[in-house]
Amino acid sequence: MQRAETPQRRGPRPMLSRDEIAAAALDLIDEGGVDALSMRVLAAQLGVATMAIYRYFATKDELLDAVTEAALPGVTMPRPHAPDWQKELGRIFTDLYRALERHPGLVRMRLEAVPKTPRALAWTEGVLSLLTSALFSREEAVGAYRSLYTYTFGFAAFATADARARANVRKRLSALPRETYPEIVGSAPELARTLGTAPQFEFGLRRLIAGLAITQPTTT
Amino acid sequence: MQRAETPQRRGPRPMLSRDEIAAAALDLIDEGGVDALSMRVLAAQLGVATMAIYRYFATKDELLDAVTEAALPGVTMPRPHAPDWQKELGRIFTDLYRALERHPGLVRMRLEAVPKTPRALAWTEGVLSLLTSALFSREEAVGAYRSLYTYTFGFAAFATADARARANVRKRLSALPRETYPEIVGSAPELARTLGTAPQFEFGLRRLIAGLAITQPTTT
DNA sequence: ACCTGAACACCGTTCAAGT
DNA sequence: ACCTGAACACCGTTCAAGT
Repeated sequence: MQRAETPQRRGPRPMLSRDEIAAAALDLIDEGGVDALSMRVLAAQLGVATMAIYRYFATKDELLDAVTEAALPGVTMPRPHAPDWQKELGRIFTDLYRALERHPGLVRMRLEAVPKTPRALAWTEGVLSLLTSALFSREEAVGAYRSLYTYTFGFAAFATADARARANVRKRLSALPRETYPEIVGSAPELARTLGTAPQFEFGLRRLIAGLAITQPTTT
Repeated sequence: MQRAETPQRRGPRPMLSRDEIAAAALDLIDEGGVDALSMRVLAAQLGVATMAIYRYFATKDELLDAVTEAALPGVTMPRPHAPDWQKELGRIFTDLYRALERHPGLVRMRLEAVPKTPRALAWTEGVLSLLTSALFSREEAVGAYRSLYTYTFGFAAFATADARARANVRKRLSALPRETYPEIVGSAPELARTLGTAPQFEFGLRRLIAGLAITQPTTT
């Protein structure tokens, strides 16, 4: 076997790489939200001219694809033959949610994007396999997948991770006239709390999975 | 009783109104998506200088609030004492989804916004009332509300109403290597179809409601 | 009171140029 | 091969001015 040649480059080595750029972009989004990422600001952050980035990414959209991948490194793969499929569904979607939760700005930016990286495809393949082998028809398996996916990304997009922002919501709701909105005013703490935390995500996830389990091969 | 004076204005009557501006903005969003609405383009559409709009809305964000209200005129109010609460939930959230479905660009733009108009608050009040009177604890009622709300807006944000766009998704998924992704390739038509239609929304909604119904006053 | 026009501080991206 | 700088066609919003 021949040893792969290390290419002997002449000129100076590149100042940038795709990974480095994507990581810096993710930092900007996490810190300042959707609007904090501009090609100009990103370039300045990297100490480089704006157009240098375009050597690595043809458009901002292509950059965001890379950022999305960088943001989800640790999501665990589904085990299609897990003994308890409901438990397995709970595990993998909770895991996905935990990863999304860390990057709310990105989730809002990329909501409509259908995943297309190999890892994302493998993940989808695994979930579908789990669902079809768990007594579902193909129709039902895909419907279940779409419901779970929608709920997870929807929750992540809505989530208000910042405790101070949640406190503001609570205050605003509590200040409403109690006679007109007794339920809202009475539930203001819960309404604010449910905007945020992973336990709240799991509340709905568990119930959705339970509902998927009971309405199975019914004929229409 | 004294007759209210009709104010005798001298100068020409205003060329614009809040409603007229909001309606034009909604048209732009519906036709061209999130990015199609700019203050400049909107003003041109109305045949007026850009800054004329700022006489009616202090910022673009304030304009979007008005647009959101204009977009949801026909959403039916919940009946808190409906005989069958599961059926009632299905009815009102399907109704909400149908309204959202018509304006996907707007949904994506305003995902994080917590409703604050009187009509939106009354709607929330009604749903909470329905849920608390239907055997739920306050905790559970609010958790159920949040789950349903998340699912509905999430689905609307993901929805690909355009049939041609769905056809593209199907084609892309079908073109994947069948050996590596048998489930995805085999389910490509269903995966594309579930991106779109109201029946698919109702598939998950029914199951979520069923799950909410069975996991009731469990301790813990 | 209502509308206009110029200006400021931003965008993403193209293009020609430098080394 | 990799980076730069100027330029183009856009943004939202401020400010001073017109009638």
